[in-house]
Amino acid sequence: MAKRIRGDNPDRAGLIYRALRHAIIEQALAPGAKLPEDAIGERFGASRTIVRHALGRLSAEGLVELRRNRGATVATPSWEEARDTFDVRLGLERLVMARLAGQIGREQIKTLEAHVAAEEQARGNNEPLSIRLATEFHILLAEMTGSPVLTRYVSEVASRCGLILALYSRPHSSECAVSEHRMILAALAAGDGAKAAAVMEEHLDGVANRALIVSRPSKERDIKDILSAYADEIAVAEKTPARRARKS
Amino acid sequence: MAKRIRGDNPDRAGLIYRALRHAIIEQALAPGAKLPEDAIGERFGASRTIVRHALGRLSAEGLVELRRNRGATVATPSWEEARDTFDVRLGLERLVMARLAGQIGREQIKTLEAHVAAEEQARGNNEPLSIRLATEFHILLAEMTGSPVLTRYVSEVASRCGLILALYSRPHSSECAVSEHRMILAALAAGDGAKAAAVMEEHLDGVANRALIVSRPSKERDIKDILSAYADEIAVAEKTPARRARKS
DNA sequence: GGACCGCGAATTGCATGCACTCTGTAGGCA
DNA sequence: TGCCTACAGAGTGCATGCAATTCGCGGTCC
Repeated sequence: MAKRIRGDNPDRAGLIYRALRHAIIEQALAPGAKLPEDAIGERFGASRTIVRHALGRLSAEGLVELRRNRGATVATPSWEEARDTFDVRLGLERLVMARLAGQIGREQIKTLEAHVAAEEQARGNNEPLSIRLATEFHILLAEMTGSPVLTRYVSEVASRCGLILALYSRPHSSECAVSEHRMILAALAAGDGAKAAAVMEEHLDGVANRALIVSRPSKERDIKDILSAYADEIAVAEKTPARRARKS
Repeated sequence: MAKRIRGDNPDRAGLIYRALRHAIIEQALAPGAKLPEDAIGERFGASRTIVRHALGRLSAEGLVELRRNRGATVATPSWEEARDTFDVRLGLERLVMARLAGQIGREQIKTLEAHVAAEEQARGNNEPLSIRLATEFHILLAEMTGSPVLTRYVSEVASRCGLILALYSRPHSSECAVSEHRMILAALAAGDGAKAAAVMEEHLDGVANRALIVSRPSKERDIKDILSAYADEIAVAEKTPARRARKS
């Protein structure tokens, strides 16, 4: 490993946390991907202790699943969880808009405009970056409310939504996001809080619908549903693991 | 230590986490109290590793402050943070009310009534329990939305509010909370979502005001403000630690 | 020929030890 | 006498080793 004297780098756990987080949001790590402590630790020159800490934080935010003795994987939210996340997100972002309504400053508008410009530029060129910037636009808005709590929550649900899009939406579905971001920004700059909120609502609804409604009956859920319909015909070994179903 | 064979207890970290959490909410651990890994680990028969994990989770939720090489203490939110927390809480609980409005069931109403009865009974007799139950009433409401995300967030801000009350309010200020809980419950049972939301708003505003407005200019903040007014008279050693101010 | 069982590799769960940082205190120097 | 420094105690930061669990795989029994 990188042989650094103790205390060289003051927060490696946070570093790894951020790295994994970005990788997940940018969909470089697909939902369901395994995250072995050893491998990650080796890659970042840290011991498992520290990696475990980072994974713990990610798990608390719902970005990774942490099953006992089975290791960590990138989370694969169920359809209900996905719906729920989008729903809460809508509520939170409404709060953001309400707070920002009258009191957003010139400087802040400029920062946001610069961000949207960056989004525009990344679109098409750099798909992963584009996805991350779209997420970060919302986080930036939350930060401007000056509320750390709100910022944290928006940041969490927005990240989770990135994950969900990777699972349930087809690629390139974030195409029109930039223009919607522009509209929100315009409404805010004009001081029209109500309109900003309305546009935001439409924006999030749009993203959610494009993602969720399209491909609801897919993969795992289908299997489970189908099987549950046959459950009473089988009516055996309800809770035992499959491989030992008939044991003893 | 309790000499249990490895793997006996499947989640001691979570256990310690809950224990500390309850202790903080019930104000058995006052804001600012030190939380040494050694002592806690010894008390629960676990090693520092596991205690550290629990403290990490608490820190992520804002119940504990974790300063590098200086150990963990029960958080002491600033006045601004307190205000912010209450503000976000109001927004979140409005979401809860909106969701619960039309679709709360008989069974759920009964559960809530039982809870309020327990609150009533604890009032006066068992102050710490009473405080915790009041917090848990709100968490229970959030759970009934069926949204894990919303539940988690409400649970966090509500806990933090418990902490804040310990810091900024005078004792016994939660006296009328029970009756307000009853009113919310009545409105919900009647299916009147709008009224429930209004009562909830009043309730939270009431709690916040009783706590925050009373003792705004107190203790630490005052000291800082006063000193900052004298800062330019001193105008020396701005950023260096005091004890080495004149070194080398 | 097919299903069950037990073994081993891989991987996590946790305790412990050593290194490092911080703080309080006593001693030395001007 | 007053200030700085050096030291020591306490307590955290992290790596590592060992125990435990899980899962895949080949052998064995029916």
